Amino acid sequence: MTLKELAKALGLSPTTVSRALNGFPEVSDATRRKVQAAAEAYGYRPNMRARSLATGRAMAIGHVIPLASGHEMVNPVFADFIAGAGEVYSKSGYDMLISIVPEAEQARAYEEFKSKGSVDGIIVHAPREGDRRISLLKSVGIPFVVHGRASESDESYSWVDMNNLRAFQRATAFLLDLGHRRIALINGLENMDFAIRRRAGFEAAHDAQGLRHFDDLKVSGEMTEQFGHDRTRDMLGRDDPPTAIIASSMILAIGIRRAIREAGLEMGRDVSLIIHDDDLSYLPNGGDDPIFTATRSSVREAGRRAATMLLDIIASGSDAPRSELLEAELILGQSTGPAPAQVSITEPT
Amino acid sequence: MTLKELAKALGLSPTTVSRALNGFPEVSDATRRKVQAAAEAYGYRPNMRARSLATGRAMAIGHVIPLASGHEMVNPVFADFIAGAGEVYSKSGYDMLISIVPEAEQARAYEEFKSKGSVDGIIVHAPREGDRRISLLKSVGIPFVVHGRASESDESYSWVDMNNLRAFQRATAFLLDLGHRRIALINGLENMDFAIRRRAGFEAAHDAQGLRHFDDLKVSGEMTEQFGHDRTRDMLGRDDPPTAIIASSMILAIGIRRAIREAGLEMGRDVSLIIHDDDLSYLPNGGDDPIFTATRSSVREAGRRAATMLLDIIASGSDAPRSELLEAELILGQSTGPAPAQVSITEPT
DNA sequence: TCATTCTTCCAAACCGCTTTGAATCAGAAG
DNA sequence: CTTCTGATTCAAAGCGGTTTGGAAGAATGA
Repeated sequence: MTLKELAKALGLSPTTVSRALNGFPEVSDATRRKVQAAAEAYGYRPNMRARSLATGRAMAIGHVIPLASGHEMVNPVFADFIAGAGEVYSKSGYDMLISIVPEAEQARAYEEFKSKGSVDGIIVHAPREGDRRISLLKSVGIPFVVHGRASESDESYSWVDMNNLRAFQRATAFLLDLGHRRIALINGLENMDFAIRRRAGFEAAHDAQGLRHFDDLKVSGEMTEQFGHDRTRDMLGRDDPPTAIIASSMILAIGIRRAIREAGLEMGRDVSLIIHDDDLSYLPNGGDDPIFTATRSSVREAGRRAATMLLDIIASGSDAPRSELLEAELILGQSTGPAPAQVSITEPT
Repeated sequence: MTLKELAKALGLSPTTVSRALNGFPEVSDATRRKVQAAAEAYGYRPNMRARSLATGRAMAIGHVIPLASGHEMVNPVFADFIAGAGEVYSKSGYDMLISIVPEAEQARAYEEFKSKGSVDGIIVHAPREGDRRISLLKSVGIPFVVHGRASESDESYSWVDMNNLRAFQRATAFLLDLGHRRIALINGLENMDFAIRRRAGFEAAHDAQGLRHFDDLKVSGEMTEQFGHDRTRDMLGRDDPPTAIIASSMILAIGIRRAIREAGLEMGRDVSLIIHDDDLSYLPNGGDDPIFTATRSSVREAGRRAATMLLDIIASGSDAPRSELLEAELILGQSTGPAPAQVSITEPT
């Protein structure tokens, strides 16, 4: 059923029917009701492609999720982020277009989005340090919001980010306050912006108290269970092991916990652990009483915020950059405790 | 840059330019080359909305991801499935449209996809027992492929599925052969089709050897780490605990392993564990030498297959149902071993 | 040489909707 | 009884492509 057919069935012109359905004022209430009733009865729904060809608006948002070259890892937080964004889109009648694009083809992907006219705006995922995509998108001239930030030039584009630096600073300070002096950081890949900021927070907390942080206790890599396990095992096996660990994700934490157990130690007593919890729906941190002490910030909420911001930007037409910085909560769980009493192995009295 | 502008710049008609670019034969090689060069130079790309309005093909596939009511869980395997499907789409110039739709609004979502004309086909995720979506989609008359199956009437629609029954049958038989007689099944929600088939396989393996299976060792629920842990803890705490466990996912397995350790037992010696491994990119099963013995089937590959099948169906125009059943490999890991010698507690000799 | 057949290109219609500019009609004002 | 105004409605021109039905020119055959 097309508009034209509906119009004919009603004995009206397409113009009037279109206006009646789209809420324009120059239609009498009587005919509007008649048209709406008929549309309902016939199950008429406007063809989006025709409509957006006519209006110039695609009514769709593109998400380009990068597939890192080499390791073909799909970041598991996308699922929840997208769920959050999707909620917002469907409320506003927008569609969500996703393309998973290898690192090398990103530039082409954005230009295609623009020139093919298939989206009104773009969400940029997983920015790196000095990400070239941002200047690319600005030159392409399509509205976009970055989930996260590229490390420099924060002022000139729109973003939604979690305050990674502050979260890790607080977590680190909390451990320092508990007396820990050798704290390990198990981080994501440090070409990712979020990982850089987290490390900076980790270091800043030490600096603020005039305490040392140790390069050999800072590791970064793909955030898998295995990686968390292996690095923890290595570090706990040393002469001078850490008494606490800060980790960038829940999945890492699971491997870390395993390594702690395998070393015959108890988490929260022998080794403290704070993680960042993205509040993923399929990896809950134990519900009411959290297993891990964590800095928590819902990535699904971030998705909602980013989507809302992008739709606002598109609706307003203004390209004044906006930004939103979400603060993480520090959630107390069972994985942290005071630093164990210092046992000097080498010089017993 | 539009087709018309390009045509004018070349001194040709839009017709000829369109034909030159789309490979129609009624254009001389000389002009075709000229047109292609100019298109390249101007960076011309056809507007997809206009094109698909004219051709009637949307060049997009819709994925409707159900959001179960109540528990707002986003199934983590979607990320990998979609990555696989996305590969295929982008190779064929298709876009991927995703909408995350609450259970209750599924019907409306499909009808909208159809009537709005925004997709040429649909992938159906996470079918339930007797899923109504299938008959709905058939009546709507839009090509679709189901990832999985609805439990009955297998013949009349297209699907790609993993052989859940066979995989769990083999895994169970393997444990029975190792001498295990009390085997637990920690399954996904048993209103999901895949969970039903897995349970059937579990039971069939017992039946085939004339052995009993125990209802109190079969549990099902949301597949979280916590659920795996809690149910395992409960079962190991009983008078007559299982000596082996079969679990439906990697995430469950992580919780199960934790509970085994907490019970002071060793996985692979005191308690054997076989899991199903979807081969998720962010949850690898230990690489070269697998941690868990597992039935493995890549969900990303399933995504590729489903997408390929759907594009084929669309291209062929035939609505003859097709299907593809993927077999899981049985991967030997460190989590299984012979059943521990039967220690009779009550009647020592 | 002239009719015939390809080749190659083009004008115009169309896809389904929105939107501009104008037409129609009823009631108010003069 | 005109004229004007405001409220409704409509015809037609896009939006940017594809596709049908010729038309012009070149090549072929008699």
